[in-house]
Amino acid sequence: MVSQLEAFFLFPRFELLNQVESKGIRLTAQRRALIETIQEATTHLDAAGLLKLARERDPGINRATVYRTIELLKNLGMIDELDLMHLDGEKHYYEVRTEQNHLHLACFGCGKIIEFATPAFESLKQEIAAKNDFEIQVIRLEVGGYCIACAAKREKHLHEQHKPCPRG
Amino acid sequence: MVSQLEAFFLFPRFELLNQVESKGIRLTAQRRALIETIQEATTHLDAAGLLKLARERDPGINRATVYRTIELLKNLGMIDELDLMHLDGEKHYYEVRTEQNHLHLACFGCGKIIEFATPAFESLKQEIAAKNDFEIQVIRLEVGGYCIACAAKREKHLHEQHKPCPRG
DNA sequence: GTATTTGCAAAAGCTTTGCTGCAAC
DNA sequence: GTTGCAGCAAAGCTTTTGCAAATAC
Repeated sequence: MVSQLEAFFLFPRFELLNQVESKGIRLTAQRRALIETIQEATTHLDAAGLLKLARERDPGINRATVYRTIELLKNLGMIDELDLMHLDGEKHYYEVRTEQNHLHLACFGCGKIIEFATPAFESLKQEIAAKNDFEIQVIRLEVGGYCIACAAKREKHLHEQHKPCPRG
Repeated sequence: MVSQLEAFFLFPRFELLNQVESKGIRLTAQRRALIETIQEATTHLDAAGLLKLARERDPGINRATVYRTIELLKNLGMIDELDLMHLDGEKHYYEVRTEQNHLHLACFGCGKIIEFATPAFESLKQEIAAKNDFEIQVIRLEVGGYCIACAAKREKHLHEQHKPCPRG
């Protein structure tokens, strides 16, 4: 089990509402509330977490509406779906798409999520598209392992047993 | 829905049985059969597919044993778990770990899976580890989009509707 | 009036688990 | 005789779906 699943959104995120409505898509009040919730979230939300938060704005929101709105935003390419290395089960997490591609590091020890971007990732993306004649819609790079603090702890307790990689 | 989910394993894979047993882990006949099935698979298998194939070797194998063996190999870092962009549902696919890291491109059109490796991926991995003080156990890069054939088809039918990204 | 959205509850899919009995060493 | 593995079935979780009622244009 994971003690924390914190995250800091380091990269400028697109503005969902403007983007959606500029496409001529009309939104209901509930969907707008959901979108605002995603936009203003400070951690990576899964569907249940999004529902809970969105209900603070509109208590009538239903789980099905959450999933249908996520589907909409995903299809528009405005949010990205993450697994975060299944650190805490099979759920999916969502984040607003950022202009710069970034990747996620998930610590198997403390559950911390680290976001990281580098020009090397951007150029790798270009290379992938070019060398495979592939039109990239979504790219997801996730890393699992141990942050420096947890790596140190593991080093100390190395005599106990080896369980190197809780979840693949 | 996806018409094909083919794959070619382009990269040399580690030998599971040797590796496991050289760690002093004793294997039952069923687990050995499962491991051999994974080793010799020619496509990315999910748990159900692995079960079906393994039963050709030993019809008595049970689903629970499949999941428990997968768990074992995952924890040993000898197989990697893939989502293949959820092209065909939420199941997981497994592949023997390769010496060289490679990534997977999943075509939303035809379901084809393309494997690709490049030195740029290796050096990105080094950079990620170094810049974040992170001990990497697993790295997974998945790309979703359209292969050149499907991209061309989409171009032609572009007037119909836009559904750019079926699954995130 | 037609089309879309919602709520509800049930179903679906994949994965995990408890427990009993069995097998290995 | 311990220790661990297998089989079975049930439960667990997230996500999807069918359909009737409600809402929007």
